[in-house]
Amino acid sequence: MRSPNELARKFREKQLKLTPQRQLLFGLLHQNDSHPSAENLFEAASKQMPGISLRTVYQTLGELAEMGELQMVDVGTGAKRFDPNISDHHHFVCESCGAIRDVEIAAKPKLRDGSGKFEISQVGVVFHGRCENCVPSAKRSPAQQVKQKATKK
Amino acid sequence: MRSPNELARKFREKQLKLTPQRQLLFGLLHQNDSHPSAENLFEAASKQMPGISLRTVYQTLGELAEMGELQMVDVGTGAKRFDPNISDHHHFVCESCGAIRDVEIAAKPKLRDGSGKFEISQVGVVFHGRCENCVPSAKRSPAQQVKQKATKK
DNA sequence: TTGTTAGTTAGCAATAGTTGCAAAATAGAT
DNA sequence: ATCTATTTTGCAACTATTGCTAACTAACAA
Repeated sequence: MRSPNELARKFREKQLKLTPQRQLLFGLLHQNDSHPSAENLFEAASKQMPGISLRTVYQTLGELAEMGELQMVDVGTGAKRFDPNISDHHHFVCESCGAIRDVEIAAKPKLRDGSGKFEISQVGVVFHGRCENCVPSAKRSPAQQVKQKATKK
Repeated sequence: MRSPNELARKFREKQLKLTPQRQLLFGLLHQNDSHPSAENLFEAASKQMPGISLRTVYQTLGELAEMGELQMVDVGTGAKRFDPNISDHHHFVCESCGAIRDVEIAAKPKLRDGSGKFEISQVGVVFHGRCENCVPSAKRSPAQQVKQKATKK
């Protein structure tokens, strides 16, 4: 899933052109387990490809999500986050520094609502709390804040 | 929790004035188990109090949430939803009609992340799927769409 | 009843995040 | 080298929400 050939094949399969923008974004995302937002990826991409458009970042992320190459996750902190880990997992959000960590749920609880009438296709679990860098007793100082506008809650 | 006196007391306690707007919104919310958005409540409120401001609705909902009188839930469908049910429960979102139902989690799984390093203060579980009115085999037609702008996904 | 005033409302501008649209650019096929 | 269906860009528009502030009013006092 990481070789350039693989990538090219996947794109061709979906009749998507192998543009430099797509290659860059795909690569950046896969080197990144911090659950970046579109804006985060735009900044990273801009360093390697000055002039790339934020619009393209959104567009491409949307396409990759549709292709099943990444998960779009909304943890309720404003911007959507993009996760190259497409396995069945959930998320932990640090209330202090904003860090997001993948959480594997070992024993998946049997899902059924009381009435048995719902048809559940997707379960999203989001944990909020303090991460290892931010628990009061932590040795280290709070992790670098996930980049976000100062005005954001 | 429903008597006017109760309400008045609670407001006074927090040194909040018992304004007609607050009374109306509090009442509307408690008659409503559909998990309305601020906009939904604004529309409902406007019928009984033409001229009420959307700004006031947001303001009041924020205050009630801070008071612990309601839960503010973000199920990832755009606008925040407001739930007068403040018990420990989760949510099911119908992908078809947008309905939101409370889901009680009977046996609460023990929460611990693998490392034991996180400090989890809040867990939000959101189920997405089709509700009883929307499962293909349903007798009834899809429930009335939760009011939302047609342009919204 | 009438003041007084701290708390509240309403209106509007501003913000964040995201999408729609149309024109300019280009990957990939011939 | 040419052609054209896709892409990329830039920008306007949009949704949800908040900041600011002037006008208003509930609640308490006189």
